[in-house]
Amino acid sequence: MTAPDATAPRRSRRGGGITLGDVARLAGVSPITASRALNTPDQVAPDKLARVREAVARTGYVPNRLAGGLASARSRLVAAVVPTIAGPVFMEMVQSLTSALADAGYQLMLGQSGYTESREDALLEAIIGRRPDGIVLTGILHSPEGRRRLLASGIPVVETWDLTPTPIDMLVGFSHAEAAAAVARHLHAKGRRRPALLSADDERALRRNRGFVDEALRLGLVRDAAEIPALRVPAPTTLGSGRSGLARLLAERPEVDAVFCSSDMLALGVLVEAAARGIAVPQQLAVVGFGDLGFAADTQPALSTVRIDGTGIGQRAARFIVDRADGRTVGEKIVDVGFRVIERGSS
Amino acid sequence: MTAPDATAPRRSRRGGGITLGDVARLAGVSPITASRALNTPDQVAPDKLARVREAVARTGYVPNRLAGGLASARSRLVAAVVPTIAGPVFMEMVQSLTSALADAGYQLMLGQSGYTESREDALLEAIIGRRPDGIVLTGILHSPEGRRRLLASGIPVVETWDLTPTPIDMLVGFSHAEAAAAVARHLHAKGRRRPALLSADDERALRRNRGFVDEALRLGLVRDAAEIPALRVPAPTTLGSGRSGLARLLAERPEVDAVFCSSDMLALGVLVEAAARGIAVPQQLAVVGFGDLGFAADTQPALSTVRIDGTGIGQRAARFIVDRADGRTVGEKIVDVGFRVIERGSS
DNA sequence: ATGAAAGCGCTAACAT
DNA sequence: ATGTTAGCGCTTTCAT
Repeated sequence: MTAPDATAPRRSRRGGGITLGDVARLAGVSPITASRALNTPDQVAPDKLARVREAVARTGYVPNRLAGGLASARSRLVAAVVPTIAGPVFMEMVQSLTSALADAGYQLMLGQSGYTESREDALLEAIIGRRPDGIVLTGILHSPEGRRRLLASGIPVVETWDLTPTPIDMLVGFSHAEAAAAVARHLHAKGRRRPALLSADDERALRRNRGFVDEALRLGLVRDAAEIPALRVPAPTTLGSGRSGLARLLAERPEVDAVFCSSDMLALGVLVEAAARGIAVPQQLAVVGFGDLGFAADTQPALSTVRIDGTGIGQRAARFIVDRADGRTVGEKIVDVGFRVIERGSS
Repeated sequence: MTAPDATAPRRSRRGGGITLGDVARLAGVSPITASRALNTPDQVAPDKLARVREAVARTGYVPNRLAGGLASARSRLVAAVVPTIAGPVFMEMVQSLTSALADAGYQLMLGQSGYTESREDALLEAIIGRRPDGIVLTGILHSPEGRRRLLASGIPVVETWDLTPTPIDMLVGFSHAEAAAAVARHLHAKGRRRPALLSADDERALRRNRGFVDEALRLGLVRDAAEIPALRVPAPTTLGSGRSGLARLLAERPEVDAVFCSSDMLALGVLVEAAARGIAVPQQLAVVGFGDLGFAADTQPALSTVRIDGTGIGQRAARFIVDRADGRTVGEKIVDVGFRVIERGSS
């Protein structure tokens, strides 16, 4: 029988898992050599490399990235904050972020900021505590306290889906005002003279509304902003609120001949309601959505909309963060990915 | 001038951030007391507690959870794996998981398994390396190698969206076959005698198809499984594939009087195509979807569908993991959340 | 190319 | 209620 080592003062806290040390012992090398075999294989002699790899395979060893992150101050974790996961709008970006980061060996942590500032602050603290190598924000950070903490944390930040001259750090977005103005010009060119706005009550949608109205004024479409009826529905937008929205809009202003919706879902609702009422689209009513979701091209009639390159935004954001983590200096910190007005049957 | 401490052998590697030690020094207590003040405040005397809290506020200290996780073997990280973020189907579950976990002080890591096994294995390794306190899987894990690694890791696993007698660990799901059988009974009760299936080619959708056909045979609706036309479209399903799917279905079998779709998006496409062709729904054609997405209640006509409680699944899964992490024993490890056939205008 | 030593920032275990 | 000590598993720094 083996006596317990008298020099061992107390029971070990070890989790029971296989560690780098176990692998090293099995391979007959020092832990640091095993570490190098995994991280920088070309700094290790071929025979030792092979032995380490075999030991890894035999034990099923999976490196503990918590420990690695602590030691190297690189967590290989990136946090993304979205207002809500429920909306399909940001999904394309989240999807491409996830893939692009996974390809570079990073993992995505997802957080929902919701709508209250207190939740936003709590979320930010939870995120910063994990020491991610980067944070991707969708839209503007509301709380000034949050902004300050982020800045103080020193973690690279990419804001997205918007353009501002004063980003916290890096920025990948587009101008909502310009996108809406382009839609206004499009509808004007199609001969529409009585446009209406149907939008969610979120900040960016309202900014688009203003952009639309400003351009309408400039075009001489209307003399006064008040001439453009604008109905706001609560976010997130649904097909149902699109239907009831059109109904309410027409009840007040039956002369409306075009509707610019703040989302494709809303626009789909308008399409459905128009069909139910026997209103011909686009003859009697032009409809334009926003987002170019998967279904937009296949509605009846096909939905005109504004395409935002969510995939591109995700890829640029990932690149920004990976570059920064690798110590490369990022040249231009602001990227305008633009937008495209897609003309289809509905206008 | 202060001479550098001769006993200091080398420059520190410290990241420059504020640490618990700094806070403790400022508060005039030992590090462990500061730790307790933050984690178990009622084990600390009120005056010291106040001093620690003030030091935290003054410095803007945010605990390093990487270090905490390493020391305590609890990362407070939970990983969720979805086939793809793009589909709206799992979003409800992911959303509720995120919230429920955030409330319990956990953070969600999101991974996309995609469709290839190699990606699945790589993802699993990335996840296990982070030593999460739990892993939530949507659907079945394909790779047997992956299953083995998960088991070996000892991390609590919750499989979801499905029922199997042999889960890896815990399970929150429902029977796809039974759900489809219920739809078959519903259509039969409505007098439909020529049903068709329009489905994605994913594993669970095909299981529903089989459940539907089996029940149809049992009901005497058909004599032979081949009598039920079944069209498969590639996942993810879209409105467009719903439209073209109905077109192809009718081209081959004009006598079809009901379509059971594997997703609401597909069903919406069927609705749109039917409207475009002047086919009356539900008079000439009954349509049933799956998922009860946000828009289902508001289509024209309102879409009959199968409601799955994604929020409930997320909450149960979160509970399972948090309970396990807190050392509570989980009683019944398999939860059947069931489903509900929602009858609306389209059938 | 390889290794020894010393942490990274925190908490569990053992005192008092 | 508070402190001391010794790690958690890895990587950095420095030396060979």
